[in-house]
Amino acid sequence: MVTAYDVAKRAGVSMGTVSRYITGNGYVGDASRAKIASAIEALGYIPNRAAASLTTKNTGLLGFVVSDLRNPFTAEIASSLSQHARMHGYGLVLSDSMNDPGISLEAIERMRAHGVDGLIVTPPESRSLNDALIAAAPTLPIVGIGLRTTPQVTDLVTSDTRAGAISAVEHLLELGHRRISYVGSSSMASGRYRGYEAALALAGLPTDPELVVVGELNRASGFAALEALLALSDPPTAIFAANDAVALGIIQAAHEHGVSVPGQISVVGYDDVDLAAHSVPPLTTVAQPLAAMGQAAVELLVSRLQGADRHRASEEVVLPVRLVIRGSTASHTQTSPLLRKGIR
Amino acid sequence: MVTAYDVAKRAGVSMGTVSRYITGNGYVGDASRAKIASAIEALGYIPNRAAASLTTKNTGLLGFVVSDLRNPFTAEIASSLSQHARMHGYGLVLSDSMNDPGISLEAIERMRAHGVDGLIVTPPESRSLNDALIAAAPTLPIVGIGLRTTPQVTDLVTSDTRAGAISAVEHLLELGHRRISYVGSSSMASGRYRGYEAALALAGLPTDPELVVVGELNRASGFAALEALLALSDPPTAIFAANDAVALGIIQAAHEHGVSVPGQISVVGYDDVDLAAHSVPPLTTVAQPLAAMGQAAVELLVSRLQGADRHRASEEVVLPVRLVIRGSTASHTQTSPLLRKGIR
DNA sequence: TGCTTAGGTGTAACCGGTTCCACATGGAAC
DNA sequence: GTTCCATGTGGAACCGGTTACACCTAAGCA
Repeated sequence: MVTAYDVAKRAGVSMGTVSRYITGNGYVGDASRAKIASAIEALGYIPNRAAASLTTKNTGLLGFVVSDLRNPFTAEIASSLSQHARMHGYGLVLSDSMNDPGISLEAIERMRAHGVDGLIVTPPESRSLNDALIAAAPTLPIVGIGLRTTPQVTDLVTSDTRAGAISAVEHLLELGHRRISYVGSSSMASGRYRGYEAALALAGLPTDPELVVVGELNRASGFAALEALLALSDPPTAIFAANDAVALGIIQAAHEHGVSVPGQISVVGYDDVDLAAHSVPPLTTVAQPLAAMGQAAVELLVSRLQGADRHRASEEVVLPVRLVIRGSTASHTQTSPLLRKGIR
Repeated sequence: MVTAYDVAKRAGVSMGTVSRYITGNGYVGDASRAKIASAIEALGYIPNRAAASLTTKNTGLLGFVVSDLRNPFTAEIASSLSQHARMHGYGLVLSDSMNDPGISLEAIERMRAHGVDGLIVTPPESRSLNDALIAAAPTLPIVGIGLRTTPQVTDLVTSDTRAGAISAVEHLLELGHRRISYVGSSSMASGRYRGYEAALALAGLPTDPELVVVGELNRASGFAALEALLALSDPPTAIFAANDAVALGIIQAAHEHGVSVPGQISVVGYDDVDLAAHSVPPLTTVAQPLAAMGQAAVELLVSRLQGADRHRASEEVVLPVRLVIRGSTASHTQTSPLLRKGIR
């Protein structure tokens, strides 16, 4: 292994000078500079950051504990993190916890042992993990990505869910729809539901409880929701689904019941999963700025690491989302009347 | 920061004893053991691996330089690597090169600076990257995942492409198909094409050059290929596509030309991308054992790191693939005759 | 001319561990 | 009763860097 000592010997200078050359701290004369540069080149010297970290207290590593890397969302965030960490001179240590809090805890401990300078987490909800983050926070800057499930002590990067829901519903309103259904989870406090309500309120419309269908956020539940809505005496002409899985289930149910999308009913999803662009018809949906969220997380972390104000109050960055208009929504004026169908 | 010295002082033993306790090398008496354990517990001590690595020469980190993390394949491999690295006590340093050889080079250098014990790469093809891998190989164990584009000096984990192609074509043969087309890239040396040829030969069938369509490996090219095949005087009753994108393009073209899949023509893809399970009809395809490949890569690397025979010759692990039978293939006896259609 | 100061360099302590060596103890084997 | 060996421990050198400090030179300035 080539060490700084080897470089110093070959360049005919002291280790101190070599170190000053590498770190950029302190003066190095032009003559020494040239000799050191050629010695490094000739020897193929690569500085040992682990050794440097003993003195400097930072390793140039950021940790990323991720809930599930097989989720394309997470993968895109990870890709963005890798890219921006690199641009700021950091390496990225990654651990996929597969939604297991125990693994998350182990990963955090391992990362602390490896001396990561900061931590980024997409949190699985777990009491013990929360406690671990709170315990680590005083000595280790932490940024959460995603929903507000990380403890207050950490910085947070999210996207503006409520505004996304509003833009989805406003899109339907602009197309002339007035009876717009919400299909989502039971958590009425979610930004998606609040945005739905807000958009209707802004348009001076009431929220008809009949049009709000709650269930799990998966395909089967979307399928069932459409059947329930079709059974109403006055069915909706458009549906805002809380995520794409639900929306795709709705579209599938529509197919099977001979209901045309968007001919007879418009559907908007949320998330813009890969499948959304390839469904029939392609799904209009709300896309989260995943790459931007990764970038924001790295920049938040790096600013805390390099700024003088490491102990400033925790921050929250909320990024705007984007409505992606595809083929599952159409103007209400062109919508054929939806025949009342005797389902079940 | 809590150090081993603090632990030693609190436990009333020497640093050496604490170190022996941590590493498990050498004798530690029961009394000392108990005192050290409670001191560690009380202080919340986490050993500093960077410091340890100065002496031991290994950091407990594996590096993973990946071509494109947004590709779900890569993400699944990365997830598997993270999991198995953890199980073997290693952390994973990840860098997404986004198919840029320059970034790969930078990533490798950074990883060497961080002292990774071994490297796993999914190689983008590049001369300079190859040279860098060859240069690093003598001091750093390297495992490649994927095609044979890594230099000979590295270990390699691949899947059995030829066998996969054979099983795909044999599946079609068993369904009674005799005119089976191959739609793929111009590289006739690929395992997929070789498998196609081999399966036909095993069945005593010739390869009809008319049925071999070459083009790029994307959707548009699959679409065009089907149109070309339909224009033949004696069209195939089944198609083996070199990847899923091509197969999905073929299915799309079939839809648009009123040809039923699998009613009139059967289609098999390769790769089992996420979309494959959700196309209409769901695609029969060949799945690579991505998780197993990640596991094999870690185990190959770890065995080289921990085994005495670090300098044994480079190895190649070839894992079996799996035919996933879905709805795009059907028995030839039930296939309706394909009407000759005047396309274009 | 003498004093200050910026530029430039070597020396050595130090970072947080690991491991080699020396040394102790006590029971087993002869 | 020696000798031997397994067990157990402390001390100190060492890993590869960084940086505080001392010291030197030469230029700038009154």
